[in-house]
Amino acid sequence: MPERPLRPSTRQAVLDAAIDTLARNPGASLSEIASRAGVGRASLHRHFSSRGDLIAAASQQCMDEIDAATAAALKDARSAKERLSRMLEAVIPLGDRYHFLVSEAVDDEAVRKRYAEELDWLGHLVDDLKAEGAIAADVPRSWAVVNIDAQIWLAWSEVAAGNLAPAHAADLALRTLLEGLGP
Amino acid sequence: MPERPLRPSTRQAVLDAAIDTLARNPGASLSEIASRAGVGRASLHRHFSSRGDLIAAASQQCMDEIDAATAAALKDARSAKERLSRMLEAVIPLGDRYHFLVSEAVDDEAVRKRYAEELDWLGHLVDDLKAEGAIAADVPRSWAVVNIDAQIWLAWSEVAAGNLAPAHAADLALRTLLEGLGP
DNA sequence: CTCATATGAGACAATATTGTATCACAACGC
DNA sequence: GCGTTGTGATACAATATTGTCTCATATGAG
Repeated sequence: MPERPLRPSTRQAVLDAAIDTLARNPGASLSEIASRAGVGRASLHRHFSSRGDLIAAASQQCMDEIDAATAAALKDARSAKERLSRMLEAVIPLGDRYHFLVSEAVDDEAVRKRYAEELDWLGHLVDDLKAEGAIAADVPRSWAVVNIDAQIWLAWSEVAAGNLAPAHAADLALRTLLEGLGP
Repeated sequence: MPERPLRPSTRQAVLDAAIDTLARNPGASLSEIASRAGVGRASLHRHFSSRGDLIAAASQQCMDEIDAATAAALKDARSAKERLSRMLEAVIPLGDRYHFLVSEAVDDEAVRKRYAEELDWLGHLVDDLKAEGAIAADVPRSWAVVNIDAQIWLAWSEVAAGNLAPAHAADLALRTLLEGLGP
């Protein structure tokens, strides 16, 4: 039996608190995370044996959320351009949680592998966009990938800063990408 | 007399090591920094009384470098578009040092103020670009500012990763900005 | 009600980091 | 040569974090 949670709500509260806290301050202590979760530090250790365990689990949860949001948004997309558009709208609201992955140097093998798969998926989207003519042929694949990644983060952070409305930010990100990388 | 360095070379070695090390790992210990500088930890403390001191000094040095590079590049720029282009070429090679400022939460007042001035300068550049018609009027100022910031970092990181040649990266960043934010 | 389970609070040792102090040594100017 | 100055090595106390443990308590199932 692969580690059943003792009381699901506590575990979940700790995970959420970890993601929120570590996104703001990657060096946050476990006490701080437990506090924010409204949980004793001992309870945190009952669910996650070590700091690394917690970070790995939080990373997995982030990617679960991203996958779920993306999959739902991609169901009725007909073109690669439409997939990009829907993906941006779905993922930008998760920007804060997503960013957590970037700031934490993950040493967990499973997490690293899965993260590579996410980037790979983005790479294939770029390939499709180029085949469709939405992205110019002379734009390097890696440049397009990191730009999509960056625009997601920028859009979220502008929303979080109160500078833009969520829908406006998604529009701007899409426009910047399509015009900036387009033919 | 405002704090004359004991032996300039050691102080400089520590500063450089601090910038390099903290850019990679914001939580790096002073031992690690001293080691990388080829200096004893005691000597580090002779030049910088506390961790905060070192970080503040390193931040100031980063901004000195950026200012120097930018000023030199801007001398013979006639249009705002040309200023953007020259600024990108000048600053992208400093990307790693620049990024250090973002990752470290600076609590030093002077550093914070100076950083705000840098952002302000970027804001004025954006205003000029819009007046020139290089950036569309309906693109929010803050969106343009954070995008310029982001493209600098992206370009450097792609160069550092070995994916792009420096000149190519600067071209791509400029193109992405002008096309992506243009009318 | 009774009992098992999850929890919070706190004590605890182990460890890492930070800042200070001391000592011996090398480099340098005089 | 001689003394000053900067340095490395080391020891040191203070502090923070981590992971483990115990005990009293609350919650929920039966």
